[in-house]
Amino acid sequence: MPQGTFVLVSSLERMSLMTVPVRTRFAPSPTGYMHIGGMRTALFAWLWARHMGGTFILRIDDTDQERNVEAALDPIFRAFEWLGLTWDEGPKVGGPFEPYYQSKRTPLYQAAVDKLLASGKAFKDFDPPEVIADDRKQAEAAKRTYVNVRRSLELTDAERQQLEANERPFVVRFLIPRDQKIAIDDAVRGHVEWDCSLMPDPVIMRSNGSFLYNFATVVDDGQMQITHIIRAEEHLANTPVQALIHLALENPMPVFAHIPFITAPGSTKKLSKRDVEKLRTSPQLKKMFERADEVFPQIGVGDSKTLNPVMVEYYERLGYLPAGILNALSRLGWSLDGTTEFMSLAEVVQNFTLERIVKAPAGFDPEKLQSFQQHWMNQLSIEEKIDGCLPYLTKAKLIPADVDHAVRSTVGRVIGAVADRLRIFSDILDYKEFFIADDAMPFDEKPFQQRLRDATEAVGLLKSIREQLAVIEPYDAPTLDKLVHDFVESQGIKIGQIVHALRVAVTGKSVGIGLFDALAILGRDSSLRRVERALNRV
RNA sequence: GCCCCCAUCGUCUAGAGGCCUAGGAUGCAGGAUUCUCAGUCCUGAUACACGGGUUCGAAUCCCGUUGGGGGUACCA
Repeated sequence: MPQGTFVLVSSLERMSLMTVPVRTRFAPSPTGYMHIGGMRTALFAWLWARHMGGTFILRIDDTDQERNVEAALDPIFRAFEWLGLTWDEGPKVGGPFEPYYQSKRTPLYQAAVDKLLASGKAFKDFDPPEVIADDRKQAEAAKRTYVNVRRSLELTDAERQQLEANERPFVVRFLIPRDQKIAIDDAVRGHVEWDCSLMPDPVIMRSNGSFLYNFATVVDDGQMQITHIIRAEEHLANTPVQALIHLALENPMPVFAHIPFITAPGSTKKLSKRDVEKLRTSPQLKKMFERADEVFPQIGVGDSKTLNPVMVEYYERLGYLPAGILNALSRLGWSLDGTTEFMSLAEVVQNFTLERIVKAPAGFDPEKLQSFQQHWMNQLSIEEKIDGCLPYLTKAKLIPADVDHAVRSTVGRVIGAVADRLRIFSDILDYKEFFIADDAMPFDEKPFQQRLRDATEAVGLLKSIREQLAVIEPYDAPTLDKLVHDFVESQGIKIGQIVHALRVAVTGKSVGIGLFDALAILGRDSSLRRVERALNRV
């Protein structure tokens, strides 16, 4: 370190001295949707608060929003509520530092600016934007790092008064102590240091009197007594300025923890909503978009254009489990150890530490998410699965809105037979054949052709087995199983010769649940009608 | 350009000098089970970016290179 300079602050020391309860926050903008990456950032902040028995705060960053903030906020609250990430202070619940909307906190920012101005740690800059732009251009031409020229600081008191009397527009700049260095001890990245001589004095108040994010956030974090600023890595570069402002405001220095962002699958770039159209064709996400286009229209929530995999609501609407999403998000950039994959939220809370956050960006992997989801879905009881699936069937009008005992029982039998083929609740829509009228059931053309038309013996076999299906008692899966096997033996055929044809005949598809379960669930009458219908169609 | 961050299988990660001929998961390939699909169970392939040090010994520490990313606003 050059002589005459010194490091201003080390938050690591403060961290060890810290005895105050942990307070973390998440400060979303009302964008109209909750970003999956933002959710992960929020989760980490939430986890740290919960792990430490502290407080988690939601603060709305609506400085540049005009109208309709409430509507744009709704999906955000919805996402937190769906995942069960409760906030202790913020919108809806209030708290000791109200209001929790930045747009309503301007008096606080004004007071802070006044304080800085009074102590000479900020100054009014009367240079018009064109002059500043010119300075920048010159620095660029000279291959010099640009720092603003402090002309307004050279003004005499009389000149300054003159300008103010003339109502000359000005911005307020925070005065960077250029002879110093600023360092932080980031809880995940370690010691990071910047040379203040390279830093321009940041504008903290615009000429129209509004405040900049970099300033407002510091004022808020200070006033709300945030102890740990857990946020995405892209804010690391903002940190020296913010730390300096904290110092100038005489706030206790919070601990910073910059977590890596989530990258798009197959990319090293941040997962962002702006690139959704590119993501649509990415091999990893293609299926997810297709699934949306398949399911959402059926349940009346648009398609993949209204809801896509960067939005939390996509997962909710498709019937993912909070446990699956939470588990996946927790493991993105954090691990408990080398082997533990499946963790409930409670287990993560118990074990979560900042220290084990990975420094490198993490790629979002839908397939890994799928495996977490599958695990948690398999933990559910049949009754829970029924409750999860029912809304999809009613919205798709496959069952009546008022679900009676009989319907619920049928759904239960289907789900039982579907077993672990059910990964997300909307998967139940892949088994429509059990909920539609016999004469409305569609046949997949390819298997119909292959198994019924092209297989020369299929029609004869189907006719024979139909006779037996008509009289077999009882009409349940084990009995049907035995029936078919006996049939196969007596006919001297392979089981595949009858099973495939029968499956296509009664379900219209080549794949699905076990054939005998399917027959039993459909019942004798439906089974016979469907076989009949298939035979007539050949 | 300048500042800052990052770098282990395709992906998520374990690894804080010898336990590493690098472990787990996911995905992939093959096999078994089976009426299809899914699942399950075996088996397999795949990684320490590169170059210099330091050390008896380096994925681990240091330096450099390369690559990737972020920032550089009267955006957030």
